Amino acid sequence: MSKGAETRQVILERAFEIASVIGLSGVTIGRLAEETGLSKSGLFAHFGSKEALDVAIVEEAARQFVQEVMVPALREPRGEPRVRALFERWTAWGERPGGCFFVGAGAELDDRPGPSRDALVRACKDWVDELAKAARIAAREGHFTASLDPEQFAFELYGIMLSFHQFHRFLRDPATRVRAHHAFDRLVASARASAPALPARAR
Amino acid sequence: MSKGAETRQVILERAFEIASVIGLSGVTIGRLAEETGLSKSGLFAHFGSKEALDVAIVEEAARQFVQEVMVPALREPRGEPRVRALFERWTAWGERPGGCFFVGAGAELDDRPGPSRDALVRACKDWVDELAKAARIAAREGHFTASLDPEQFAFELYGIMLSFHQFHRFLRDPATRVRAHHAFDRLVASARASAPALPARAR
DNA sequence: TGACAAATAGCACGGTCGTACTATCTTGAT
DNA sequence: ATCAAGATAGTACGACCGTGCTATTTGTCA
Repeated sequence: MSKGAETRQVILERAFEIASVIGLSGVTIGRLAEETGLSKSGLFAHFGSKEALDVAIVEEAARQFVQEVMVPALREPRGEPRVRALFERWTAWGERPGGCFFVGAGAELDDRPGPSRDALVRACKDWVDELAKAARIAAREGHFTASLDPEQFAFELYGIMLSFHQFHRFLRDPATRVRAHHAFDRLVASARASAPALPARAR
Repeated sequence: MSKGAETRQVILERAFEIASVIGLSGVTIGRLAEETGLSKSGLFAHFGSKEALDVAIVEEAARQFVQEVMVPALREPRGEPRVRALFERWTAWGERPGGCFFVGAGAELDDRPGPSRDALVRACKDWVDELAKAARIAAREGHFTASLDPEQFAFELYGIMLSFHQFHRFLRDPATRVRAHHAFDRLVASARASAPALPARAR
């Protein structure tokens, strides 16, 4: 790796840490330069614009997420174990300092169109697809019911993860971990059941 | 209402709108002054500091939330209908321009201690408590199983709401509304069941 | 090792931020 | 109608933002 690419990587790792804690807009050129020991202009030259820096941070986040969550989980056996591993890895990722980068950045960018939002949406969609795919495989393997709606499963699993994040990082509820695991077990149990367990809607 | 309190209210309503869309830190004194037709200093005098303005915005958000979500839902009959009304009102609230203020602000402030974070946490906890209380009442009324854990119910319901927000506002998934309602129906159905439907954990 | 390219620093600019301080206008009670 | 109190405007300040331009240092390869 050339010298330039090397420092660029160092910059991005630090930028990702900061962005996880105080958000993407909290990553300022001046501050980042100070923390990496570079000059403002020296650092700036690596990216050319703040927008490009933001995109690079999102890509760095996606890279780390794949490496620390997806890859290890996909090494687990197909089916329910893999689904469980995805969940476990995700909650561990969400307990890093600053919490899950994507949760924070998602809230920050949801109304700000642009390349960084696009990159972030792409990463999140990939993640949702991965969850749905794992559920689909679990159904095919016979761990989950064949009538399972994998996208619906992913939607609800995502909700548990977001709730985990909210209660853990924001409300600082000490019961959060137990609650999240309980919710996950309930979700998996209902996915196992052969009947979809959806009686006629009340009212 | 005196003149001062009147303009203060006008300011806060506009500030709340902006904060819902671009976040609390997106509400700048200059911009807010421009949009309300006041001078920077004239506006500033109403609050004394940015921090105090932030707190006031959070309180305004809580006020509107109570008025538009809580109060109407609490007029519904006790039990499941009220739980359902809380959910319906909340999703409607989350479809306002900018989405749910509390979701955005929560992600923004989760690592920034201070009075605004405190105010926000208080409002969110009140909301969670309200959800749990409604579930507890539904159990007492016989709509839900007596063995229901109301706090767990609130945790999972909150997750559905957060997932709704994420898929709707950020990922712009057109199936979101259906997914959220489906998830809600499943949650309510399992709360109705007499058995807790929680088999021994796999693995 | 010398030369060319890449990487980094220095400096300046216009803009916006939050916040003082002071002056002017409005309101409301007497 | 008066006059203090309250509400609003004017202006200025230092800090930091992103970004351009020009040196200077450092790395790389013939």
